[in-house]
Amino acid sequence: MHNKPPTIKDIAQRLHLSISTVSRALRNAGDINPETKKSILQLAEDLNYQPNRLALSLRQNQTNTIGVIVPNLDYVISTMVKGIDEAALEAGFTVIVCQSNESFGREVVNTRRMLNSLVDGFIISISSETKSNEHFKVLSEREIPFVVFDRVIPDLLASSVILDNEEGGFIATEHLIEQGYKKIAILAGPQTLGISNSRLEGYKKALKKHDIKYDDELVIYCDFNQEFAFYATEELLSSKKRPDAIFTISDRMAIGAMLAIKKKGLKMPEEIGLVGFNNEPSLALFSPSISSVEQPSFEIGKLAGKIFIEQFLNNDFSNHKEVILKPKLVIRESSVRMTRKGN
Amino acid sequence: MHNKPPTIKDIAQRLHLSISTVSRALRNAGDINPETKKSILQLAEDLNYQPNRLALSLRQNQTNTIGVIVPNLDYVISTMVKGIDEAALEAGFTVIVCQSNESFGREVVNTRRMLNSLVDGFIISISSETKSNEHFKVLSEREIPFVVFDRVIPDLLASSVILDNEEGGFIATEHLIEQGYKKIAILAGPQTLGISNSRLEGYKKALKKHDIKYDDELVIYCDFNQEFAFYATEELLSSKKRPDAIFTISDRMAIGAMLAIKKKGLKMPEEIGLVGFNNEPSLALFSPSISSVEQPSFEIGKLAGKIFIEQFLNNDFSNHKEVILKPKLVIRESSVRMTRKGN
DNA sequence: TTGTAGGCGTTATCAT
DNA sequence: ATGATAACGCCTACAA
Repeated sequence: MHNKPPTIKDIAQRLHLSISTVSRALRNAGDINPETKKSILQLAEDLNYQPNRLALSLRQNQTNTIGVIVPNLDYVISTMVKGIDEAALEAGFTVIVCQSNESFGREVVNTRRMLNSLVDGFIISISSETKSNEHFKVLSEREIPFVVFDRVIPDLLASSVILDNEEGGFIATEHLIEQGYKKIAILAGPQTLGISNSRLEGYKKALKKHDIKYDDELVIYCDFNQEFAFYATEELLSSKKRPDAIFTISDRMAIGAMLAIKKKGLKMPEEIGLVGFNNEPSLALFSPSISSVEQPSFEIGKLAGKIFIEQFLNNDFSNHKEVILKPKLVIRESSVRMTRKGN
Repeated sequence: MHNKPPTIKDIAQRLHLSISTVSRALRNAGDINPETKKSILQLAEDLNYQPNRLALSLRQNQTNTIGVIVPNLDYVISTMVKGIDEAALEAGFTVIVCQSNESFGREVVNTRRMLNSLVDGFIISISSETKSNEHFKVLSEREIPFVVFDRVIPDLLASSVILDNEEGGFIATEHLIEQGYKKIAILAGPQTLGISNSRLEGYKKALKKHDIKYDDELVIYCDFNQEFAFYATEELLSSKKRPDAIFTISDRMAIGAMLAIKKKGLKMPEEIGLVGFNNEPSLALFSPSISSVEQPSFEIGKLAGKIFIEQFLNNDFSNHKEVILKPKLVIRESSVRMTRKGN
């Protein structure tokens, strides 16, 4: 059995004081004799006293804990979570992460469980499979505060922190156009997801700006994974409409595309250009190194955390903030042709 | 403000019963009139009553929550965590994951915070930077139960679930030897880590069995990352002792090695063989596909979870179980020479 | 079969 | 400046 951790009661008894005095001393609240205070603090220190968070939470009806719900923990999302973590730590909050990837059911179960007096609110990024909002609507009804980030939930009123995904699609595509690529394909992710569509919109916008006509045979919707991208690219490359550049809306997909390109024996960037999305660190190491759209993942998470905490402390979740951060293109070998104009 | 969730008190008042009766009905404990019980259950259902876990935990001095402490959440570890998750879910436990990667300080902070009445115990895999056991020794002193997995803590008495890392090193190396490779290098990870040393031991054992003399110039200790492996391999390949095969103790490192090999223009597997460790899914997609030692990550996690829960429920942490699971070699193109003997 | 009362560790209100 | 007491939501002797 555990050696029970010390409580204020223990301290009070040892010092022949009442628990309320001890409590006050520990939180330096109210008037208190400096002498007594000193002795209390000393003993607390010696006993390595830590307030019991359970009791605190029960008493204050507040856990100082944020439930974070994410679809998975890939590079981007785990970076965002680290941002949330930092914001939370600074404000004395704890973060509970719940990854519900495969199972929608588990998402529901976990949300409920956390809801059940374990967290003060949520910071949420929905999973790509999640179609129903029901389990989150409960939050609104019970007036549980939450903030959404990265992948936002349609119809759900809450503050949000997201990337300007359209801009991301735009700068990637325009860069390829400026490098002289004419037939630019896009691996566009699952059609159900907002971020997919926004990035695709940016792609279209760039084409339009540069008077390139949009061809939907160059648009491939596919799952967010390397394997799928590999096969999709193989198919693209053997089709009549073979593109001379590919923009993939994730780096995993870019790697899949690159493998297919290499297998086909095409030279990159000469014969085909490639730009990914997320700027995972390993991209710099590939040969050729891969260009990618970088998003401020950490900041997105940190901002989401800050907004949550701010609104929570002010108890004001009616003013929905909408923060949109800008992406940045990181240009590497995979998309820069050696031939410079006018050289 | 929240619509406060219903409590047994609410139910009791509505039904003109005492809270203890309601409590009993809800947990079907003790004798109780079927009629009353039915009405209670009905109302609880209607109100969507959920017991307040905080109050429960405070009362029972037990949170039904396991704190999981991991160095990071890479492919292997996050798979293990999923295993823990499953074991926990089956037994009605909740898992709190705390990733303390970069900062040793945060590991300490988080451990303390969780300890502080948020968890019943821990399941731990130490970080590679962690040298001191102090913050875990506290656990022993306070008799907080914990189980270690994957990367175990020296000197710390607890049940453990690990991979037979030596066996992993052995089968990878022996496979390369059987494929006719003569000068096999090993990228061996950080020297401080037990798993590194065990895999290296296996490597040595295989060499010895096949009468190949051990050459410590072929042993490179390095960080667990792709970049470092890339540079280490570049160096190996330009040295006089250029190896004809490389065994890396992680897949990230294998990918780094492969990039260096490709850059150097060496043919794989003809001129140089490669075997990784962990069997991440993407390995199958590379060209050539990469052989790797597979470990039953999910099972390791699930077993760790089961053992924790079993020992916790029996309140018996004095019998330390030590489970060692076997790895399996997955052979792909990177290590199989086309030239078959006697063909 | 049902109700009463005390307690888990803490804070807050009201006395003293 | 300090102490007694009620309350947060729940469980559990013990009493009725």
